[in-house]
Amino acid sequence: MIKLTHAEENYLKAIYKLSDAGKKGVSTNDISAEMKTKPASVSDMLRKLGEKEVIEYRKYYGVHITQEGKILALRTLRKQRLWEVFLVDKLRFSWDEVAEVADELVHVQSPILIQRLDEYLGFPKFDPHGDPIPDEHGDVRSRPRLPLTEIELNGTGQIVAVNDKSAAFLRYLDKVGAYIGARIKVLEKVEFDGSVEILVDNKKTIFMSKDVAVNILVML
Amino acid sequence: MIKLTHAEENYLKAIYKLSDAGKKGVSTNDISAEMKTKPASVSDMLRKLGEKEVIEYRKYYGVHITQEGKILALRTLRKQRLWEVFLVDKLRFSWDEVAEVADELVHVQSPILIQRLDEYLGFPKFDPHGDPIPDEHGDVRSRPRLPLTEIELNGTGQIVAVNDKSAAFLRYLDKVGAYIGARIKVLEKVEFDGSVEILVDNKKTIFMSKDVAVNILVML
DNA sequence: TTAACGATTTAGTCAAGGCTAAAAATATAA
DNA sequence: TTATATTTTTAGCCTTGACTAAATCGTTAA
Repeated sequence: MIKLTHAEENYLKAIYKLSDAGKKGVSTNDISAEMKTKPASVSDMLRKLGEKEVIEYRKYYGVHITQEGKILALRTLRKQRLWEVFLVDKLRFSWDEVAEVADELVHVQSPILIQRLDEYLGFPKFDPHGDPIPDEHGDVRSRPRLPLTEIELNGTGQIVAVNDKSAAFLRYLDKVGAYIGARIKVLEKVEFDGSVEILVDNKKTIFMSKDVAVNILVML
Repeated sequence: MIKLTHAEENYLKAIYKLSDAGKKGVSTNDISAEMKTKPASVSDMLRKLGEKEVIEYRKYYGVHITQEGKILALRTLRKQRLWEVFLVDKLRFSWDEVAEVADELVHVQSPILIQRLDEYLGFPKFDPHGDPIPDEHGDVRSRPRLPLTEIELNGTGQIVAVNDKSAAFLRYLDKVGAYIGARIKVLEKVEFDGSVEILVDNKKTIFMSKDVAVNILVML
């Protein structure tokens, strides 16, 4: 059984999140930025994770996560996202407040705790940011989703997730009235700067820059 | 503002719990036993806690907790006991399962989390073992209570807490049917070995050794 | 094809928190 | 009072996970 320290668990989660496309390895610098540590510290950690065989590490060429590593990363994400649901649904946290606290809660070691929490929350499938919660086997039921910028003019859909989970971004969305589950229609697309105007729930129009729109994910 | 590491927080909690009577200082060996670390490690930690002025440390003479330290220790106990209530009341943990998990949860740093948790749990005053939960100011509303061995023959009362929180002891109590809140009457006291026979809720009699009885606390 | 730049790794340091072994202080018994 | 036993502390070492500075690798531009 592979045991990870808290720091290793954090790094592995970051690597998993960064290995989206999956082709090229994840770079040391990217991990450094994501983890807010120095590249030198990352190199050291990659060596350790490589020894534990949760990643494949070729010096100077970035890393790939292994099957074993993926299972562990998904387990971590499951814990984290369940705690986020708990904080929002039960303790009335707003979705921009949950990240730090969930980052700490995720390290509590107790399989039974997570199982009971899942049950207590009613087996949620998505967290407050719309990200899917892996089940106990690591299976993820993901929804097809597109950045808002990709929706065609007059196209409709439903906001299902966000890319950027920073408190600043989420508070901005709260302020303008965009939220997970909102039904939207694209009223205008400005070719020049990529900004869009959308109608939310058939009653409110929001104008947003491209920078905002690419971070909003929509299901058709 | 005094900041404590996780280890320091654990030690301070242990010292607080051990400084019951308060007269003599708490010994290095006692702390070592409670924390399951070596005395040498304790000495080192006491030096650190002394520097942070949460304890008064005179080499070779044990330690006393300071006013500042007491506040921090009570804050820790508040967190720990609230989490224990959560685990038992909401996640259906049994009272012998909560200790380890709560020990980890207690280190999550978020005042708002604890405040919300308290509210969510309905501002409980006692944890699943009957220990009082300090309020946000560190005030403890304690109940007068006596070991079951001190109750006179034919005396009655109510079980309100336990001294021993080991899983083995708590499971034993579950098995024989003793629980927090049970109304009891002392039917017999054996002078020879200190064992007692009690009537629980006017329907079940339990015979228990002195070792068990001293760990059961009763309110008259 | 080589020079230079950026990315990455290595080497050495630090703090936290544990350990063992040995020294020192206190407590106890002769 | 002195010798022994117990408790506590010191000294030195280990691991984890961070850091800085310096060296090295890979890539790109001349």
